[in-house]
Amino acid sequence: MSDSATKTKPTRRDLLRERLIDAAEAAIAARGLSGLKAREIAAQAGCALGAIYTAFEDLDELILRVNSRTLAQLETSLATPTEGAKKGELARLAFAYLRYARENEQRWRALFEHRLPPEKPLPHWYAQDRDRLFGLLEAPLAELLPRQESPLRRQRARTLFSAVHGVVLLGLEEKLAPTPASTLESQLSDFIDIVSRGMTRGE
Amino acid sequence: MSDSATKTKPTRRDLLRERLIDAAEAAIAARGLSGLKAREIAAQAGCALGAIYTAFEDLDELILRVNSRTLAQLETSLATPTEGAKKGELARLAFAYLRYARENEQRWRALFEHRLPPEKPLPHWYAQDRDRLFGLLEAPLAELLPRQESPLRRQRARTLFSAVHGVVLLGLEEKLAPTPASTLESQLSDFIDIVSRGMTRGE
DNA sequence: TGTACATCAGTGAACGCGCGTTCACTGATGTAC
DNA sequence: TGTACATCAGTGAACGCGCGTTCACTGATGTAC
Repeated sequence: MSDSATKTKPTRRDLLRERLIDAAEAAIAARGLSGLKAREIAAQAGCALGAIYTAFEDLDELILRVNSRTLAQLETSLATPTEGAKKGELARLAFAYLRYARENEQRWRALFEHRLPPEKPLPHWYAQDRDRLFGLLEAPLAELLPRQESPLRRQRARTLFSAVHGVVLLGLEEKLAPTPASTLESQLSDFIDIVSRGMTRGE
Repeated sequence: MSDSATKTKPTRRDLLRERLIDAAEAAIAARGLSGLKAREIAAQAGCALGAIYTAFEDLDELILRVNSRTLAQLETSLATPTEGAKKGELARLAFAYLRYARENEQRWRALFEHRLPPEKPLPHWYAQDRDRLFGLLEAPLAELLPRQESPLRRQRARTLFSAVHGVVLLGLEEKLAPTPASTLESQLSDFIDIVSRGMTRGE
């Protein structure tokens, strides 16, 4: 009865769910999305295998819960101003993204690797988390694309995110060529310069 | 004894290999990389399950053979001039890439989804195929970055490819938001405009 | 051209493992009196 | 406060399936004479 008033009391069930998400998060961080195993999660969370299915629909839901946390973490990382403010806001965001991806590679990968079976729709709560993150990315475009062009601004935020994501993804994966850390940074820097010039120069 | 002289005669083994690659290619195109099954390939190629392992080291090698073909196909698609020459060479390449990805989605995905176990090195012949493709992409940057800056040109070619890849990837996947075909095209077009402006405007 | 034998490509049943999900059951929690 | 009972969260053995790879064998091919 200590904390019954303000915060809604966490159910036994809620606690189990949390332990399971913690366990799944740790497993993904350690061994990647494909290293996630129901038995291991249960063991780590200190419950029976079947308990997973009393707390979640299936593993997909559990993964989405982990990914939701990752989105929140990423959001925080992107929102936190960096000490060495180099160039513009765009550069800051791009490098913060690279940094997050590097330091949380498996968790970050899981965000993109996980795919729901086509018949299952993406839950609303997850779509909301995702969209909230992108709201944040639109801000730096505001002065270039005034309020009236809001839909274009949203679209361009996604475009630029995708482009930066591509550079980071293929750079870390070394799918195109061996890419040392410094090369990737210079690629990203070069890229941001080009894009910044291209955007400030009027249509 | 009809074609013994000029072309090196295709061995029984070579024919088996070809049939297996054909079968694997068809399976990937139809059901994606994760839909590739040894038994299905053997059945389709009209041989026993074990025959796969007389022709290839393992499935990974077979997949790389398919991916090698895909790279060659992609190279052809990118090298072929488009009828409606809209803007610059960069735009042409980007849209050709989008087109290839759309029309051969599973094959194209396999190129990036497949990962070798970390202890196995990427075969040289595959790295060569890959690098040959990128040689092609450097050409349009030649006038902007003269011969002396060749290493920077190579790096920038990879950067721009990665960026375009990101836009296409997340656009087709609809990972960020529902993205109708026309939106993706306008994103790509917008992006190419920005980058073109940013690159022609001097350092 | 015909026969005997060696080689080896190709066979496919069996191995070995992994793994998500279910369901009949149990034991802890909470309610009623 | 104490007892009897109902509920249901949590259990874990078992199910059901999938699948890459191996290996003892076989039958076709080619060679020698």
